[in-house]
Amino acid sequence: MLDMFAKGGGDIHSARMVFDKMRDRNLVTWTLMITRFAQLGLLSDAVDLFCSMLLCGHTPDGFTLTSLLSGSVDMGWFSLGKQFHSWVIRSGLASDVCVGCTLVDLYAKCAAVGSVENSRKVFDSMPLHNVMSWTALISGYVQGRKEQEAMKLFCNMLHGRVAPNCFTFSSVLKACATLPDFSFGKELHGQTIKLGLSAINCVGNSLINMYARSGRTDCARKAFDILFEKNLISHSTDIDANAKELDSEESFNHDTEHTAIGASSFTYACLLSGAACLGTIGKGEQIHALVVKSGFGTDLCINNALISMYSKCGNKEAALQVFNDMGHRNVITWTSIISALAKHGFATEALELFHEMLEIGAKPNEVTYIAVLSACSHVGLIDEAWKHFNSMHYDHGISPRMDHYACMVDLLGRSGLLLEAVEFIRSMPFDADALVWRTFLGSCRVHRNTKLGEHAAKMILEREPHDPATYILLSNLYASEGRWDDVAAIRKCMKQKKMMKETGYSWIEVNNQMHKFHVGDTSHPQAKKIYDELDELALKIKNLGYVPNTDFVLHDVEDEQKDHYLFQHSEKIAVAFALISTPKPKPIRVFKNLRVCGDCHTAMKYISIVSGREIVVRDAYRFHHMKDGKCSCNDYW
DNA sequence: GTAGGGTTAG
Repeated sequence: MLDMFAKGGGDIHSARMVFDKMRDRNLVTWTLMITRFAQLGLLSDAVDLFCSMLLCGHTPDGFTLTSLLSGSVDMGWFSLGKQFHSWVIRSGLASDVCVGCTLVDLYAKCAAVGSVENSRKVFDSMPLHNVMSWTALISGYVQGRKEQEAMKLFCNMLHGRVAPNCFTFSSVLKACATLPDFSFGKELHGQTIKLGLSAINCVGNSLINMYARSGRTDCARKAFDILFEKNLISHSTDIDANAKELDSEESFNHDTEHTAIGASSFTYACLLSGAACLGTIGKGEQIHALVVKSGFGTDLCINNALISMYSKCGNKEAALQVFNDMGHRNVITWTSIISALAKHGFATEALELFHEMLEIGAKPNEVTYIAVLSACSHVGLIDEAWKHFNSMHYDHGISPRMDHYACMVDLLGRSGLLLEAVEFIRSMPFDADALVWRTFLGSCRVHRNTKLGEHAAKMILEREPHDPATYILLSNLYASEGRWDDVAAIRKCMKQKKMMKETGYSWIEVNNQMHKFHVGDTSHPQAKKIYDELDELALKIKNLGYVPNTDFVLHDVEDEQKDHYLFQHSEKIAVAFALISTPKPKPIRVFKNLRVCGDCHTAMKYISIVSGREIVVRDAYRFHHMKDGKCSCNDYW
């Protein structure tokens, strides 16, 4: 009866009333009540009950502790989870398999209390491993961005003859999405099809995510269609049967609410984030239409994903539209829109929204502050940034993390206060990591301070000896000073160490098709026409006063030839291609995987005049809206 | 009566 109340519709209060009236309560009664409270996220009540239970002289068992631990994990109350861990050790429950698994999960999920290593310790101390403990540990490594390690564990798991289930595949596929070698992901996809798991929501979503993020939108779409079809059959027996055959302990939770009408909201969120990554606004809009048609138009997660999709695809207005139409918002919503505005160069608006957010009583989190600080950094609002940096701790109890310090270093460095930035790094309460120094090195490049740049590079290489980005930044710094011997030395060193640098490329969507260009690319069917257009553009903008800035050519060649190299940059090629293949009032949206080059930035401003077109460039750092010879970044970037 | 996954924020 107690469980009926507790489970049926989650009427925990009726359950509590029954519980309070009971004369005889045994261990199961207490545990049942604690479990239900913990599952509903009412953790304080669960803990209260736990205390009362102890006072009544009952000794909790593995079930009780598993429920409390899992509740702590779900709520993110890791310090509480840690206290229960001590309790587990003291009461000799550490050998309980369920408790062990949950502990592995606890430490896998909390970066603050420890790291994956703590999860590993618990894992190693267990005499036997099952799907659960393996999966929990693997997911910890995936979350900690140690994908290689996760894949190794997965192999060990198979060696140990433990069969993976849909949760395992879900985690491992996520790891595959980031691996350079794609064959592993394909292989796993095959496995999930064989096992009949590919159409189960969590696996299907990971597959979609993996394909979408690596640019294989066709495969993503196929995986999506299969998922969609299968889910329409809702609770089809064959899925369950296959799943049960694989692991008889399993029963899969289909979310009934959503399966009846199609894919779950997460599926759409996956697809949207894939579209956002690629910057394909055409696909993004299609998914948006699908979302509305499937009745997910008011889903919070999806709307958040929509904001970020539109923003990342260069359409700030559409992002704002979604934001304004939302009836219900959470921190992620606010953070998304703030960072969207910041990236598009509308820092004042971003900060206004932040104040609005505080006024209505929404609580910012650490990511919100990253968005706020980066908004300040994008326009050089130093005092404002200091104000927020100090207030995040005092007013909201959020202590600045490494990322926040990196934001401040970026802000100081970018605005030319290099010495202040170094001083700030020295004053940090913990040792600056490679990210912080890399940020600083970037500033040294902008302000051409070779001495400080060399120091920064040294610091980075002490921490991450094989970071190609550092070598590239340093070599660019030398190149801009004409120190070609040093450039050559670095290149040689990189070659010896077999370090790969990500090559720069730009892409653009025309008539729902993606076109990708590398430096000096002549592989496009219309290459001849594109280069003719480039020549013409070069003449026109030089007449308007454009002077090529050869600092950005990183080869040791004569000046005249340098001009020539500049006009082969992938972003210029993409713009020229857009000009000859799209009609006039349409804005041109170019995407680049690295930072846009300074000379291209200048040239594009002139091109926006001679062509009368708006050019939007998304690079690895931010957006540039160029119109009538001006850029939304005000040349501060 | 216990446990694991997918998404959105930098």
